[in-house]
Amino acid sequence: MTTRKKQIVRTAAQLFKQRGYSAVTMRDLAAAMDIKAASLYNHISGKQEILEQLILEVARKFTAGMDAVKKNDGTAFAKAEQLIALHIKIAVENTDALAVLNTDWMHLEGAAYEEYIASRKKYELDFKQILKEGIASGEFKNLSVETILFNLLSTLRSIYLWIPKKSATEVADLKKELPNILLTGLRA
Amino acid sequence: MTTRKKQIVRTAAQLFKQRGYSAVTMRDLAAAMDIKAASLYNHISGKQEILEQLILEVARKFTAGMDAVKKNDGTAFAKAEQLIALHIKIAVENTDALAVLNTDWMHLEGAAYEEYIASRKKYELDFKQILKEGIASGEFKNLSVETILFNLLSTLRSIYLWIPKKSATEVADLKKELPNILLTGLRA
DNA sequence: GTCTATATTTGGATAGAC
DNA sequence: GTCTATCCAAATATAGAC
Repeated sequence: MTTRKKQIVRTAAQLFKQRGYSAVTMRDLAAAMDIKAASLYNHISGKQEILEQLILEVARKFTAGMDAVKKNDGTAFAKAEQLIALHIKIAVENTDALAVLNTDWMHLEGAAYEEYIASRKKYELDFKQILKEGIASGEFKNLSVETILFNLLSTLRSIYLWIPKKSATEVADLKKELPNILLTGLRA
Repeated sequence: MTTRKKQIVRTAAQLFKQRGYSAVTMRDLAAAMDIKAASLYNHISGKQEILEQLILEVARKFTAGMDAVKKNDGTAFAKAEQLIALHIKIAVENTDALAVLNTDWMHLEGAAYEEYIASRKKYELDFKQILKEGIASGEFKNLSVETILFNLLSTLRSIYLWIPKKSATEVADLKKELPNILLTGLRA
């Protein structure tokens, strides 16, 4: 990816985050970069390509992160802690793209849509497997895996909303406190 | 509001929930109701009015619910439980409209936008006040109020995503388990 | 209350000059 | 790599007949 294309994708992420994919026009995007809309097409094939770049790159980071956690031979509890850290790390480093993934994934088309749906499904299955291991080993309370996952992912998926409003110290606080807040009630 | 107008708003809520306000056209909405787009304008002034109806009605339910909870003279813990119940109740009874509030509030214009922003700000302030009371009374651990509220609202704001996939029994489980899951780690 | 017809604007995208 | 000019499709909304 050329540096100019990266600039376009990064600028688009900011706009998509604020107003959503459908409400941002190619003219808006061009204006934000101080060029004309037609010039964008020298670097990208269209609006849809920008969405794919943004969402699939982040989705693949989640997949890679989950694979790394699974390879660990630590306890289920340690794996859960690592997944919380993974979500915070991605939210800090890719705030805008993560916002787009969370709110505009349904506007992906064709193969990109299929890839996103499959990767999300696999991620949730892997996460549930870790929770089941923790219940089987007696680390976690025997609660409904569905309900636990709902609660964990609800918070983890919202981190990107919280990050940009906060200072570096507050983000450091979150890194320290969030595992306790999310996992304490879960511990057997 | 006439019954026909209610039908339009309810149908719009379903479509807006699936694809977002900006991606749904008046033609889409008309087609979903088996009429022509022009016919919609006999009942509503435009697309924006539909969005206002949907979002402000739900926002006012949250405001009314919070006011009722504040008038109670129970413990802070009991108030927190009541707010969790309020979120579940609204999510069950207004799933689609709540989805629209959560994802498309930024497309409100003028006075409707101002009303929404003000009501959300007041709601969060009231919620924080209750958490502070609970810390002061020794009911809650002395954690950062911001972080606690982030965690609680992250989960509460996601309930609408979970509800439509679940059976009545699973929703009943959620009503029973969620206060424990969210408040156990918080208790002093 | 719904229709057809249409005005008007806007959006994604391309052609070709510089 | 960016521009001007432009095409074409789609979108909101109105007018007026039935």
